[in-house]
Amino acid sequence: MARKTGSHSEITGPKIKQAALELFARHGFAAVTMRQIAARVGVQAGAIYNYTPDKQALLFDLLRGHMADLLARWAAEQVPHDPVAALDHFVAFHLDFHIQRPDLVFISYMELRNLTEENFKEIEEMRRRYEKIVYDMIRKGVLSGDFQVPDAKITSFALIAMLTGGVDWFREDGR
Amino acid sequence: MARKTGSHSEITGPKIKQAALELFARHGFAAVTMRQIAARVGVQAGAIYNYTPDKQALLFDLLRGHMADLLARWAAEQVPHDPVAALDHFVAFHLDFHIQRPDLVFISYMELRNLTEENFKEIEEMRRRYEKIVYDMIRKGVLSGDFQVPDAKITSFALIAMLTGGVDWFREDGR
DNA sequence: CATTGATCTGAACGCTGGTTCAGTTAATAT
DNA sequence: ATATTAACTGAACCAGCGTTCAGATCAATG
Repeated sequence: MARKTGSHSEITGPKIKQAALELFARHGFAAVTMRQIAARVGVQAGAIYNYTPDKQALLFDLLRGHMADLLARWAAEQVPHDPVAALDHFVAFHLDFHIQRPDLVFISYMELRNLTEENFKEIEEMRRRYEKIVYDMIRKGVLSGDFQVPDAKITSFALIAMLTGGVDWFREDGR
Repeated sequence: MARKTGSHSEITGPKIKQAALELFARHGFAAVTMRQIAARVGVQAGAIYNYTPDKQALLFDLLRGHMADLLARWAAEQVPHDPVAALDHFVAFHLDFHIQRPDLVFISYMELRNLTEENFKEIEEMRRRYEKIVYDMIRKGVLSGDFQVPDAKITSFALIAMLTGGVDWFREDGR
């Protein structure tokens, strides 16, 4: 063994992910070249392949990491037992989480179609897990009589769509 | 002259536009190949260049046509004089127009960044014209005392964003 | 029937993309 | 000092891209 494990590796690796994220968000996955990513990191294109098997994995890791982070952070939350307070808590959590990661939210919406079929399935499965959280919360509230909605499943989709969509037209001015 | 002007031309031309629209919407501009478009029309790639100078123009024409159609149709509308009724009329018009063209709305939002700089400017100029319509309507309502909003410009942006965003999570089910 | 010209084919062109890899560099260990 | 090896370079490979164009096709004309 020579060179302390990860003297550069632990710098270049994250830098590549960050560069890919920014470029994918700005120009779109298909329009970004490996050489552009490399140039932004200050390295040659070949060096990227020390950190990722291919371009597809670069995108997939970003999206999967984003979803995994989302699920893990919610799992770590202290959720109130009261259905109304619980949903309130969720809304605050969801907005806070998404507003802090505009680029990841953006490519998670825009670049889904550039995923391999099996990679897409995996991301979708994670999104379904997240939607199920909301669905369970709403259903619990319906059973307890706190909520009155015609269809808990559709209501949960609509809620997430509204919240996530809202992040878009939220800037540092009027609203 | 031989062959009645536009025996195939007036068939193939629109077919190419339609194929490009569908493929751009599904896979994204950068990920779509001229050969894919040609195959969908049932023609070789070279034939496309009888109808468009290049791939960029294919995208640009779709977006410009969409905006031109939007502006022209609004210009042809009979708008009430009362500010409240006028805004009502606009909302109905806007929703109706956009719901009938999901693919065009989609690529008009997603593929703006794949336009040439000068092409982008032209589309943006048209969008500004559309936003000005709303702005003028709101300002008129403010002057007449029918509306009370802090900033007519921001309010108009927010209105359009809400309406257009709403088209996304509107499907043939619950809402 | 021969001509014309709009329409399309099929093959090619240059170029750029993702990816690979032999070889260089340099930080550590012995 | 020397050996070791993680990290990177630089050049190449090849498939596929957008685009071009000489020639084939064929419906209408004269």
